[in-house]
Amino acid sequence: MQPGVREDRAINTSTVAQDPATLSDEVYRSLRSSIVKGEHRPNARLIEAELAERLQVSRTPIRDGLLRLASDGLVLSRRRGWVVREHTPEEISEIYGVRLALEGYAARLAAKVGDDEALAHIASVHHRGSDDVSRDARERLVDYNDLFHDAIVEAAGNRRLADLIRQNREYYFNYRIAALYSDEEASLSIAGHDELVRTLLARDGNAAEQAAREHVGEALTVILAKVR
Amino acid sequence: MQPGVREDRAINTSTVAQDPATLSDEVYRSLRSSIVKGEHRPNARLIEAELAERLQVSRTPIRDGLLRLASDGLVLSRRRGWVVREHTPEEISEIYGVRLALEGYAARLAAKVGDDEALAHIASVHHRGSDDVSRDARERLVDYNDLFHDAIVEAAGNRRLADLIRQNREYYFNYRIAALYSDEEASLSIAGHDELVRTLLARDGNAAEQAAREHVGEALTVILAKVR
DNA sequence: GTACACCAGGTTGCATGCAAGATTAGCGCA
DNA sequence: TGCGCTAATCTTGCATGCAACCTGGTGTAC
Repeated sequence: MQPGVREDRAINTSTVAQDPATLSDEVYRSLRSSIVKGEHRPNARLIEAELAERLQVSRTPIRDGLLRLASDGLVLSRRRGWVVREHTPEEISEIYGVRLALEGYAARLAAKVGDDEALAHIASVHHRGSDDVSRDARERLVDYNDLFHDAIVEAAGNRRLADLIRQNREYYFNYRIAALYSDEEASLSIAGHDELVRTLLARDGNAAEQAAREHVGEALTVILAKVR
Repeated sequence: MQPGVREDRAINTSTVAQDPATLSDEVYRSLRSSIVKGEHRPNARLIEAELAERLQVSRTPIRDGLLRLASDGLVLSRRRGWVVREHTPEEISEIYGVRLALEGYAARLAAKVGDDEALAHIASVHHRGSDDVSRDARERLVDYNDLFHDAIVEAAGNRRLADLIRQNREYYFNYRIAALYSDEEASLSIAGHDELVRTLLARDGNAAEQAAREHVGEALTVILAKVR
């Protein structure tokens, strides 16, 4: 392939390209998605040349993407060779600790400063989503969960907080993990959302933070049980 | 310069190199330090070729370093050209919101699960540091502040939380900002640490989280007043 | 049979070349 | 004099080549 010549590539470019999306950008999203969906399993080696071949780009954008993934903590650059990061139960607990702090605070903010419209949107997402999920595939659960937490974070109105939460979300609730949820556990999780929505609509910041923290704590318990 | 041949470079390699530190790594630290210390001012353009010339490396490790800095949020890749990120008062408030959530939670954890030794270490850092600072240069304030908050985060025992807090610290309290502090404001900040240490030693998690949040809130007030 | 050294293959770190696109400056025209 | 258009320059995005280093395997000595 000639430098500078844009051609069709084996990368899914369906994601909304904000700027003139670079190849590095697309590789980053593509790899992240592969990892989160479990196509690259933890501890799997990632060979730059192999990925370059598969995605039909040179090693440069692959390297850029891997560097960003390493910043996110999704891959690891061992002495020589990229590896999909495996998380020990301790690390999972730590990740959930961070999530607890961030999402708890986001819930508090949403209750305090979210406008009525934003709060109504949260409730609406919750009701639509929780119906869907209870009778549908596990994959939907992730999408609903993302939408729900996005709505809260949106209402909180702190963009940086939103970025951090979103960046971290892939760790603690992705497709790979969702597949492990039983129906009862999914229902329990949704029940936690119920309580959270209630406190938000009541605009009780303390209670909302508390509810969010408990919700996260319960999720951690479920996941730790699966991991062992 | 020949590929693969290691020579002396214009990069400060005094930092403890953990692994066989790569050039990219060194460039990253060097650039970050320059930005945080104000040698590259906000909105300044960063030219890859120029940096490569100055640090006596090729553009590749420069690009790697810039990518990592972009992940951290310290630089920005506009359409064509890297720029040191400038933060609006709104963004500063947002950053402090995140800090509030993270450091508050770290304080709560430290009070709850920190072992006696770790808590004693916090108190010791505080007493030594706060003496030093009150009669010494502003630059020391940053170093003391870092040590103090590191000690708390250490006691909290969550490595990921620690990484996030450290990664974000450069935004909200770096050398550039510290230079703006008056003596009174520095003292006020230290007074906030006093209260925090008290609650930690009392092992009162709620109070510690509360104290940390108030401390962060006060810092935000000071800084917003400076920025305007 | 075990341990050590050496050799070959694989994979990355870094340097560099090229072209596209952005930026800037200069020029002509209103 | 001000504004828009065009050409030249600047800067990056990407591809690619090379050498070092890591890894794994084989052979030899004890």
